[in-house]
Amino acid sequence: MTMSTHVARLVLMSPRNPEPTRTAVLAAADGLLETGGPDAVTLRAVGAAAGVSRSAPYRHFDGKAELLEAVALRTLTDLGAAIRTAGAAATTPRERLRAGCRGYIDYALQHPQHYLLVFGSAPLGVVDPAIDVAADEGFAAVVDLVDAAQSASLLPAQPVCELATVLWALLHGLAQLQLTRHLHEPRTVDGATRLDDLVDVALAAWSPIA
Amino acid sequence: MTMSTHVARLVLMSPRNPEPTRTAVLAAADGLLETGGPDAVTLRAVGAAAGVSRSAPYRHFDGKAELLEAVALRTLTDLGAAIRTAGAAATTPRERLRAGCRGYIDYALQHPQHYLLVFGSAPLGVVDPAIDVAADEGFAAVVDLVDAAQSASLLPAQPVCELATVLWALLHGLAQLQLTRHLHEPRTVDGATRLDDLVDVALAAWSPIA
DNA sequence: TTCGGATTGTTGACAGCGTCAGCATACGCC
DNA sequence: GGCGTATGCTGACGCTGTCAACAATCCGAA
Repeated sequence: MTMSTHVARLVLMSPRNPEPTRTAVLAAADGLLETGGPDAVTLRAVGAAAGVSRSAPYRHFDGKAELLEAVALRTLTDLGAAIRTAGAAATTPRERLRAGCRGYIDYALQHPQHYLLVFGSAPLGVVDPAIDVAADEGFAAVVDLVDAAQSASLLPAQPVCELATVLWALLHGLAQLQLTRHLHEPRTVDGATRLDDLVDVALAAWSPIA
Repeated sequence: MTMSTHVARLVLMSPRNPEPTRTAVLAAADGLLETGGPDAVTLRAVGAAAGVSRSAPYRHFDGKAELLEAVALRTLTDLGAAIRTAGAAATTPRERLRAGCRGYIDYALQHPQHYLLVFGSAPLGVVDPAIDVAADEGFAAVVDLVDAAQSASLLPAQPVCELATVLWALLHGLAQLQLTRHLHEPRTVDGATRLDDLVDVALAAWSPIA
């Protein structure tokens, strides 16, 4: 059985594809997280889903925490890309601001477990510098959004960095309160459509030319 | 040893104090959470800190999840009270709005682990209705804040419930991004003082009479 | 007063978890 | 051909949440 496994791995090992197990392990962790929540991400389950044993991930990651950090890094990169592509699709500055905000929230709602992995709890130890870089790039996307909106007089002329932080906090708050089920009926109505309305409420209230 | 334990328990058992172990267990979970983070909240550690055995909590809570739910309930109640007392201390409407917001953020920063327990991740199963009630009361405090501010023309005249949700999301976003260490140097400056400044930025931008 | 159920606490045990040590195999270079 | 390195596997350890079985206490009814 050991030999057959190795033969199978040999077949998968194409020359352009280095570290296929690392990729498989990461993909397995990704899938388990999204389908079963954080409790489903077990090294044993990850190994099984990736077709390897329970401790094979240790050859590619320094432990469970580092494996989850790699998942978080990819999530953060994807989130930044989601903001930019959503904003780029719009034509007018007003639509661009709205689309960027919706891109952020949509990504969070479509990847709830990944989003909560990144933003839900305090980091356990020292964070991978690459995560900081990815977070900086994501924040830069928000800064660009705010900058363009200020140029079009859609947001007040306050320091762009602070205003971007405020907007980020607002988007994060809306997304996370929704994901943790703290926004529901009598308090506010459920669903993504309603969340977009709340974004509009906030942006309209911020617009200097009310 | 068993008998001496029981004698000690008898001494502690004053007539007006029902369920002292339940209280001790809850307090132990509270302390362990705040000092050691979520990983330190072990039923064995909770039992030891409360002076009982590892499975004594099962007589008062249906399992670890329900114990943490009780901690979350108390946290949510305290948070609502913190908002109200902070707001009540202020004199002018403008100061009252600012004080309420700062009360929210200060409570979150002073009880980071408790705050993240409540708002950090999606609830595992069905939530205790008492938690919903406490969350409703906390939200009502924010609604009152917004209502009074609108009466003083400090916030635009949008539907109070939606505006309160937006403000809640903003406060939650600022607090949580700070707690999860996502706000730091080049992005924005660290510390509670800076966070209060960001609240002022947002409120000033929302103020119709800029 | 006595007795029996209900309440509350204890220990023993079990499966599942992350993690490491030790061993086996395959690859790539000399 | 031979060997170091990389990669994978199993066994084992301590820790966790949880439950079953047992003991002690309290309280209301006879």
